[in-house]
Amino acid sequence: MTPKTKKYSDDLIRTAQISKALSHPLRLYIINKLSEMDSCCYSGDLAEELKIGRSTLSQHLKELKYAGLIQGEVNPPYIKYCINKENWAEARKLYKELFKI
Amino acid sequence: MTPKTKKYSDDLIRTAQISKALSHPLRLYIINKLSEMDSCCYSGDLAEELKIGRSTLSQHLKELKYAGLIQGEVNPPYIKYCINKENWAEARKLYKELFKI
DNA sequence: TAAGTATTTCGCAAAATTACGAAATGAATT
DNA sequence: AATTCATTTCGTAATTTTGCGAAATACTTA
Repeated sequence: MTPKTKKYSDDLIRTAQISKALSHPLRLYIINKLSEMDSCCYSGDLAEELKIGRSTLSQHLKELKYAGLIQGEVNPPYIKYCINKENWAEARKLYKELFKI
Repeated sequence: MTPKTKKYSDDLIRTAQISKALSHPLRLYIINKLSEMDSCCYSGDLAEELKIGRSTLSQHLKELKYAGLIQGEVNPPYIKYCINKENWAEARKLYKELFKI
């Protein structure tokens, strides 16, 4: 199989992926909260605070995890969610380049 | 009709909207190009450069327009596309806040 | 080992996104 | 008035996203 020429650069693809993760108000709310607190929070607290179904919340958390922006720390029976600092820094860098900051 | 309490702040909603516009590699590519050139470019040139259908490109341009990130200047039979500087500055500000830059 | 708790996965339905070719549009030229 | 050109809109199909309740999971406690 010949190496398919890539249409877009890795940075472009990664920035698009992160942007998708940030493209829903709920997910932004979560990210905002986690990065402001510089701490962690529980899934259930967020669900109650936002009057949103637990399974719905879980799905959004999963997407943020998939994009690498957050990580969960098991603390039974809870799970504490935190910003993934390394990837958050990567995201910051990508947007700085995009916006020429 | 009672004023519905808003779940998310205006900034959050706007940031989500902009993120959605930036969540596709092609749209990022266009934005990147336009903001780097600090100039304009034609739809057809992009379509050829990227080997993508004209109607597909048009649809993506429409989304960027809808989010307010670009604007088209009619110059028959061409349309020149440019960054909307005012809204681009707004976007930069929103991401600066999000990333605490 | 059974019950209780927080969270996730599953199954589903509605809506949105993505991509394309064909047809329509709008403006200049013949 | 007909033609030409770049672009958009339309119609369609495949895929993804979103949201929810019910069921499953995993771990602690009684």
